[in-house]
Order: sequence, then structure tokens, then C-alpha cells
Amino acid sequence: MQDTSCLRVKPRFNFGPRFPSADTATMKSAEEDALTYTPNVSLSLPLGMGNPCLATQYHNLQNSPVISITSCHQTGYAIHEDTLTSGYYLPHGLRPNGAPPLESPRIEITTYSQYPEEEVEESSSVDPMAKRVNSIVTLTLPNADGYRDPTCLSPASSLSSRSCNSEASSYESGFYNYDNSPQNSPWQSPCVSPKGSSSMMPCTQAAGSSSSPRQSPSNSPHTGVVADDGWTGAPRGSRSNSPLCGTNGIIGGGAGKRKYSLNGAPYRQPSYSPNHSPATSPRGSPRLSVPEDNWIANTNQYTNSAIVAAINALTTDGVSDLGEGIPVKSRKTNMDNSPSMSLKVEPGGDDLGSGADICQEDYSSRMSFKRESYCGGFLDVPPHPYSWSKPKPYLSPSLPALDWQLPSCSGPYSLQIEVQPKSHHRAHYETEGSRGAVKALSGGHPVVQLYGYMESEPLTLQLFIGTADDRLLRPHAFYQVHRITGKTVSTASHEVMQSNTKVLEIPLLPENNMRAIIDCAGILKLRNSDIELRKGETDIGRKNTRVRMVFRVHINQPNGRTVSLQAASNPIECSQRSAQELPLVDKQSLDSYPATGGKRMLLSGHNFLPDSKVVFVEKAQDGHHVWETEAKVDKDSFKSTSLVVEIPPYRNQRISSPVQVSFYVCNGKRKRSQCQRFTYLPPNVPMIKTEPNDDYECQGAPVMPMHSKTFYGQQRLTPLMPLGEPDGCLGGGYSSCPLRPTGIPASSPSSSPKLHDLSPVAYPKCLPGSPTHHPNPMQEMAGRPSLGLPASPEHTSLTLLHSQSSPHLSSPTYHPLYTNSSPSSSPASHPSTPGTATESPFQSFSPSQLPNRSSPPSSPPALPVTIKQEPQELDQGYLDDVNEIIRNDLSSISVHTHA
DNA sequence: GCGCTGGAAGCATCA
DNA sequence: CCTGATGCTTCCAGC
Repeated sequence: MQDTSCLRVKPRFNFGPRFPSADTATMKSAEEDALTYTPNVSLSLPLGMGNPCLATQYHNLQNSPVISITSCHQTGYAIHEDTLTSGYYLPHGLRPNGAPPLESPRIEITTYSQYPEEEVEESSSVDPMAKRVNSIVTLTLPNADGYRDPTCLSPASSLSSRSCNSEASSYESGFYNYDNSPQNSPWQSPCVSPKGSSSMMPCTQAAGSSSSPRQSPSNSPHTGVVADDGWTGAPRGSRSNSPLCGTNGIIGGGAGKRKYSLNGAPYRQPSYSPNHSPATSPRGSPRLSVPEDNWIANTNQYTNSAIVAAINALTTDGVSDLGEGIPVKSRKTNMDNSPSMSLKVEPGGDDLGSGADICQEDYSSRMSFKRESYCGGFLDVPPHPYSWSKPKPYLSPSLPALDWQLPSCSGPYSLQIEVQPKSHHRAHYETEGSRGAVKALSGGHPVVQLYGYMESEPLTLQLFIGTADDRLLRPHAFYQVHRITGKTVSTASHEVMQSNTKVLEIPLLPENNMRAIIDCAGILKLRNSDIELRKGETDIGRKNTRVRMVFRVHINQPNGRTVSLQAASNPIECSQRSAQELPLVDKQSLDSYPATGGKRMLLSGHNFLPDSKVVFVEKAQDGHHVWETEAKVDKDSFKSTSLVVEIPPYRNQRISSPVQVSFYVCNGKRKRSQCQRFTYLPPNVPMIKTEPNDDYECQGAPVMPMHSKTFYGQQRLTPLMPLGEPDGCLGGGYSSCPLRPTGIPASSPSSSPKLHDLSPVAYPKCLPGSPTHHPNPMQEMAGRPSLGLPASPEHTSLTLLHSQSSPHLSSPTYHPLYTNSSPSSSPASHPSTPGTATESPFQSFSPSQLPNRSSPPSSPPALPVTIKQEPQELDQGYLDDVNEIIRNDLSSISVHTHA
């Protein structure tokens, strides 16, 4: 175990020291670092909680076999991933089982890889030769074809633009890392079809050749180094990185704007992208960011996700491989490479270089550098304002994946966002300096509070950046939370990687009334091109600029269960341009009104224009516009931040039940606000106050009962939730949490969906007992591709894949964990978690079982169908296209639509 | 000198 | 294919 742990540690070390990381601040103080880096314990995380490791946990880990695996996670992930992937695909025929197909890609990655270890490991696992690193890469190229399925690429980013240049490959390599994350890996990438498409070949080759030149410096021999660099560079830190870029400058371009690749093809961030090519990374790039994060994440995944990953690995065939062999070689490689790393200056770099040995030793030595080294930190935790070392309440070995939908309240507990973040926050690129912490409308910062928790144990509040589209809440692929430090920051925090998502952990202290001021969280924008090329990524970044801050807390119960709560903020527009141009509705004075209309409603927001229009829209489930009308706007009372509109009469004055419609503010053809929900009430029915849902997208928003929103709202109970029903549908669980604990203030209007929002209806979808049931909504969606609205038309065919491939998709991973989880703490052991529940909802899926294109859901739930809504930013035409696709799908599938 | 911001240039993609 | 509108990234400059 220790060895493995050491291995892991190493990356971390690197991570810390080297990276100035995105957070420059992070680098600043040892203390901070300590916070930032999870102790080696992280390894334990899997076992214990998501957090900093506790010694006890650590021990546990050691004891449990699982733990060992966990420790290896990175490697394991990588390997694991491959294995899984292959397996996964096999059924589909996409990928031949063996690694071979994958190998080539791996090789490339290795070459460029930022992260030597993983790659090396992978290669090793697959092919001994691969271990050798760079040279190998070249050899494998042929297979590369299969490596990625061009089709998989996100539409948004046109591959073509990227050209064959190393970019793709490099990206992939970078992605690779991502993939490594346990959760993601196996399922992620259907998209990345193994099939070798010849098309890719060129790229591969190109990558090999072209990239090499650029990378040259670092590349070759020092792949490992490069990787290290990657780590180092990983920090992408804002400006700090830029200098590096400058170095690369030539390539990268410095000019800043866009440069052309050597090939002459327009160069997008290609080669340099940090992630992509390790070698480049240091120099290049700022771009590493994503990759780095990922890398970091990999290394850092101390959190629960780590556990999950570990579990996955276990489940997977290749698991064993993960930990072992790879590490050593990688280390060596790294070390060798390390020299190159030295350039970077980061102390951490050295660490990287060192092998497992380094782990402790280096660690110690380096630790001097940073006290809290992971390994050392583990045993010896540096004092900090907030003692992370404090035992965390989480007992559950496994925590819900980030893409799981959780309720905001459960039993006596309720997680509330007391102060919502501003609707606009310009995210910063890696190449930029931080743009500060997300602020609240009032000028302060968002505030989150946990109600109903009476214990004396502090808890950890997790924060990550989630999506704000109409689909299920999930980690946002293009944005990451960014830890802000400095004098102005009063809240301690530290970062951990969970899957490919950076998670900020913030203490929730009883002395603070379990209330946290979120002044330590900024938002980092990852380049679309980096993410879109990521293996398995199906989301598009273009115009996908809205996010939500997602808060989670895991509360251990005396009975051993863990209650996980989640609250998502109002949507936050992160694009500079969008923020300046798109109208945005923050508040509306009325959420519902009788069908007669005529009432004036005040809209508060931004970017309203004198000629702004307010359009009410009702759409059928199939996306057809059932009704659309423009409301009268009182221009006399116009303000850029407020509009007064007269609620138009509903088309049918005799409705017998509330009708959900939406409206948006339109400043022009392509400048629409996000849709706001509005409910027309039967004329004689007393008005019912409903919570506005900013998230609600009008696009494709079907006219449906509020509960449909629930689905959208992503309310979901995790198995972990005590409330959750064993069956997994958890409908009961939701219902059980219908009301907010007394004394709990009403949540802000657009606060995340409440538990009570979860209607039984939504849960039925879970299809208890159904073999095909997907614990994860995404999976569920995958199983019912037709039901989900593809992120983009291009993705239509990939809808299913999307869910599966989602980097964040963790549920599958989760299952094994859940099922296999260790004894006492494991959810499975919970009395409340009947075996059935475990099996049914969390049943682990074999690759073949996993939903995918080739395997349509065996039995679509006979549940109400909800249509996913597209981000409102998308053009109507685009949306219409999507809707059309959906309609087609629906027509081909018999689905029960709820009345 | 650094971090935080606002603004905007330059290039890519879309319509 | 051309052009204008939009979007995305990267820089710059001021506080």
C-alpha cells in the first residue's frame, strides 16, 4: 500500500510545488499549500471521506485491498481506463479488446504526455514496449487511427481547424489523463471510438511528427519530464504561465491571438496546449490548464472520487496493473525527464522526477519545501487556521459522483444558498490572471448554510462548477472552480480533484453556524478546443458559457449512512461578451398568474434595452411551439436593469390546471436571455407561489407539470442518501424531504432544486429493479437517447454516448464501489440500503450492459418523458433542428408521456 | 509587483 | 465564396 501511496503522492507533490498552478495564491504559502494539497491520505479518501485524510482512514485503506488499489489510482485509472474502455467497447465492436488498439494512442500521449506516469503506466500495462515511452509512441501510431473516432470529436470544435497536427493527438494525450479518472474512464468515451478510422491516421502521424518538433525540446527523451512539466505547468496559472507561453511563443503564439502551426494550418491551441503535449506544456502553456487540471485531478483525486475510481479499477480487469509496474517506470521516466523540468523552476518538479522512492523521501525533502507534503502531510499535518485534519464526518467510503443529482434537503438537513452569486462573472482563462472570486449581487460573496445539523463535528462543503443548461446538473466541462486566496479571502479552502473536476473544499464549522462565505471561489475557463477534443467529451463549449456553483455536503449519520446534499446556485454567465450583451433576468416579481393575464410584472436583470422584447412561449413536449406571444413592455419604465411587462393572457382562458410556460427577454435575433419559467393558473385557482427557476430553459421546454422540472432540476437522491429508497428510485426519499426544516429560511428564488421538488414522477424513471436501470441520470438518458436532447445536433447520434462518455459520468463507477464497499461504512451495508437497491440502481454494469448506441435500452421506462432543453443561448434554428431530431426519435420510440 | 478588472484586438466560426 | 455578426482567447492597461 505504501508504495502505491507513495506513487500517488509523488504526483501530488509535483502538483503542489510545481504548480504555481492556476492559483498563484496557492503557491504562496505553505499553509495554503497544505490546504491545497490533500494529504497522501487522499488515498484513503476512497475509503473514508472525500477529504483530507485521516490517519484512521489511512489505516483502513491499508487494510483493505481496495485501498491498495485506490492508492494506485492514477496508474490504475489509466490502465483501468484502458481496460475498461476496451472492454466497454468490445461489445460494440468498436474496440478490440486488447489494448493494442488503444496502445497507439497511449503511446502518443506518452510522448507528449504531460503526465509521464500515467502514460507510461498505461503503455506498460498494455504493452511492455510501450513503457519505453516516446519511441514507442511512434510505433504505435498506426493504431492511432482507431484511437479516436473522428466522429466523436465535438462538433463545435472543428477538428479540421485543428488539423492533423499534433493537436489532436496531443489533446488526446491530455485527455487521456482525464480519462484516467476513474469515473470517467471506462464509460467516458464511447465517442472515442477505438475504431481506427483512417482519417485519424494522418493526424496521428502528423501529431507524431509535427508535434515532435515543437515538443522536441522536451519531448523526446524526456517524455516523462515533459509530463512532469505538464504537471508543473499544470498550474496553468494565469499570468505566470503566460511567460511560458511566450517561450513557446513562437509556436503558441504568442501574439496572443492565434498563431499558425508550423504546418501552416491555422493553429488553434494545438500543439502547445499543455495538456496535449506534455512537452509543450511547460513552455507552452497556459493551455495546459485543462489537462493539468485533469492531471492534477488525477493525482489529486483524493476525494471520494478517488475511491470510486479505485473501485472501478478493481472492477476492471486492468486494475491490478494500475498500481504496480507503471509507477516505477514512470518514476524513472519522470526522473529522467525531471531535468527538463528543472527549467520550470518549480521545486515540485523535482519531486515529480523522483520515483516512488521519491515519494516518501522526496516527499520529505521536498516537503521541506512544502510542509504538508502529501505523504508527510498525511502523518504530519501542518497547522492551519482550519484544521483539515479534523476527522471528517463522512464515513461513507463512497460518495456520490459529481454528476449525480442530489437533493438540497434531507430529513432535518437542508443545504441552502443564502446569498446567490451574481448572474455575471467573467471567468478567467489560464492565460489570464485571476478575475477574482465570484461575488454576490449585494457586493459581498455567496453564502451557503447547512441547516439542521446539530453535531459538533465540522463538515466539508464541496464546491464545483456545474452546468446551467436544461440538462441534468453535472460538472461543467469548460469551467472549473478556481481557488482564490489572499488577504481578502476569509474562507479557508483547498482544492481536490474529483474525476476531472476541480472541487473546492470549504470547512463548514459549527461555530459558524454551519455557514460559509464563499469568497474563495473564482471560475476558470478552459479553452473549448482543449476540452472538446478530450476523449469522450461531447459537450460543446461554444456558447456554453453559463454555469452554476454547486455546493455539496456529506453528513455522516450515526447509523453509518451518509447524507449527501447538494445545492446549485443560480446560473452565472461567464462570458465577457455574453455578459455585456445578453439580457439577463435575475428576478421576476411574479412566477405565476391567472390565465387572464394583464398583470404587470417587474423583471430585474441586466442588459435590458429600450427595445427589448419579452416573449412568452409555450412548447409542447416535442418541442413544437404551441404558443408564443410578445408581452407588452412598458418602455417608459425602462431601465437597463429592469423591465416592466404586462403578462399576456394565456391562449386558453379555461385551463383547469396550471400551465407551465416560459418567457425570455430578447434584445435581438441572437440575444436572448435565458428562459424564465412562468405558470399560468386557472382563472379561479388561488395563486400559488412558485420558485422561479432561472435554469429553466424555454427551449424545448415542454408544457408540463412542475414536477417535470424536477427531472430537469436534477434532483436526485443518491444511494447514499438515507432518504433514498432502496430501490433507487428514491421517490420516497424525495417525498420524505418535502419540507424544509422549520426555521430554515426559504431558499432564494432560483436556488437549486429542493428535495421536495423531486416528485415521485421523476423517480419512477429509475425503473427500480430494471436491469437496465441507470442509477445515474445520464445513464438513464443514455438508455433513452431519444429522450435526451443532444447537446448539439451534431451530437444527436451521440446522445447516448454523451451520457456514457461524459467525463463526469461516474455512476457506473460508483456502483461497484457501492456494492463492494467496505464493511461498516459502506452504504451497501446500510440497513436502509437493501441489497436490492444496491443491485438494482447501482448494479454494476458490464461494458456490454452499459447503455450505448449499439445497445438501446432494453426497456425504456414507462415514465413520463421529459425533453431536455437546450441552452438558451443556442439559436432558435439550432434548437429547432434539435427538436426535430428529438421528435423523430420520439416518433420511433414508444414512450409514455405523462398526462 | 501582484491581483483584479474592464476593454478590446485578432482570429475563428457561423449565418 | 464573400461578408458581417458572433464568439473565443489573449493582451493590455489602469487601479
